[in-house]
Amino acid sequence: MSKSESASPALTQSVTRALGILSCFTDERPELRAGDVAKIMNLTPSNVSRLLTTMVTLGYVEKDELSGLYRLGDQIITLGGIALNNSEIRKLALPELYDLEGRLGLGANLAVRKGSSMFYLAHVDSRHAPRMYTLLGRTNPLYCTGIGKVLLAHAKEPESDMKQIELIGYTEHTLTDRAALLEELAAVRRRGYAVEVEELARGRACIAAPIRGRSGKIVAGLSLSGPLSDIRLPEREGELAGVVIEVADRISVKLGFLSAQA
Amino acid sequence: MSKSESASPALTQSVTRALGILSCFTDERPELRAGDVAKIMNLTPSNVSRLLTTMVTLGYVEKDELSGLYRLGDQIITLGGIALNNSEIRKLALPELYDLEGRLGLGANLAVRKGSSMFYLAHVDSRHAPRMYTLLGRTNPLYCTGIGKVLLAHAKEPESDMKQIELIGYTEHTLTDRAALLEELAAVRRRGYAVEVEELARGRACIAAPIRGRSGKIVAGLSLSGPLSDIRLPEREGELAGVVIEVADRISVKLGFLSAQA
DNA sequence: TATTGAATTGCGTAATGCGCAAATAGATTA
DNA sequence: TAATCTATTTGCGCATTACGCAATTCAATA
Repeated sequence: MSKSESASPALTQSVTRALGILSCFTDERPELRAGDVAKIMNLTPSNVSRLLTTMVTLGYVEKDELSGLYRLGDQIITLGGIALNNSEIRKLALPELYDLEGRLGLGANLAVRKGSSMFYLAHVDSRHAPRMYTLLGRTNPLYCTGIGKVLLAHAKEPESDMKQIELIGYTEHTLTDRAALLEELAAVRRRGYAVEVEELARGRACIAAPIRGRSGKIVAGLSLSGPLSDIRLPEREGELAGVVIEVADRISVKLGFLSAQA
Repeated sequence: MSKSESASPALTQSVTRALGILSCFTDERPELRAGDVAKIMNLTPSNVSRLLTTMVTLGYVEKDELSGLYRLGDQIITLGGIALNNSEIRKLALPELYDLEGRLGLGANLAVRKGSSMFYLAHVDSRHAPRMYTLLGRTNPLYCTGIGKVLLAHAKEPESDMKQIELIGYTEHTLTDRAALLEELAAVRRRGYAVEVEELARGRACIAAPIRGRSGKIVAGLSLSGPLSDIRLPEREGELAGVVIEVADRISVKLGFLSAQA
């Protein structure tokens, strides 16, 4: 092979490729033709065909025989559940999320950072405004979500992190200006919580606070979210911020953080 | 290689092995040492080490550097979410599950068959008695859950299916006698719904009905579940059965089943 | 510090998975 | 209905890749 895979040493090639194929499936494009995969991955059709066949046999991928489209299989759902249930943070935070929803009737969410994004480890839907899809596992940008801003603000190097990230405008309220975002992150650090109003999706808002692990490092974020009409910012900002912080701190303690904060 | 992998032709060996390794992680044993994996999979330690390293690099597996234990990684959670959100049945059923929980205050669950088990595609927790773990993706036996009994009862060949399955007693109420189980399945077919009382877990019960796809084939099951004190069988059996069947039928219609049932 | 046990890396081999090209299946149009 | 075109899957031989062995490193325990 002339063009190297730009892979680190000692990685198993076919496994790298197969798992790469799995990662081609996204919320936006959850069903793919074999040819699409070959294009995306820069592999030969024959190779893709064999890898897909292997994964179908093992239940990691499904083939719709009618349309010929491939999608993620049952085994992925099962493993996702196992991974989720094994999460310590999730386990400790979940009761608190239920409690939050019960007290306020707002959606309660827990997310952690993953590279230049974040993804949800738990969420409890608001009774009034349940979403009709799972957030679980969903990756969202850092710069335009409440939890994301919290995680970014307290990162080791927020500025250099930010440089890696392209600031896409999802709505007219998305902060796409780096200077403005930096200022916002400073405000998040100062206040101890983040607010997000219609920066990712029209009509929705959230308010988020950091969760710390034993070492004091921020390991996750907690947020309350819902339609604007429920969150009602800025009137309720103080009230809601107080609650999220209180509960986030409680989770931090459960994780072993000795609350003697600075 | 002397001992064949007993694999069908044209499967990529290293991928088969890598995905096999992923499937070693279960709810019961969510964290494994490299050596354990080697034992379970009958592979050499060096091979396992390299496959695990590959999967760690790609985010499918995590290694706890402190304990040396491996567990499923973030990428699995993300893919699980994508797979879940892509499920047509889930999408159509979820609003109905919320509706059920709202009306009755009981947990509402949707599950499909997978081999000789079933797994959950959706669930809405009861406000009163939320579970503190996700059912999503969890595999449960067919013969001692409400939905499972529904799926088994209406399988093409329930009897031969049953022969494959070992009947383990989870509680003293689990049906471990094949004749008794067959009779129970006949009753499920006759009544059009299944009841399960403490057959899988002490103190819990559920009542389930089948969901049919366009072709009339049963593609999933719907259940109401909760602690015995909420379900209160047999007094509420008629009431709850009526509701599950009604809602299951509604979901069937959404799936394209033309309700002219036999 | 010595000793055990597990996990990882080096290395040569041959089995494995790859790409090419042919064949098949499926879709679209004449 | 037949014919053409596209997309996916199989056959095959070569070379790469990934395998197992063995040495090494690392960690835990005595």
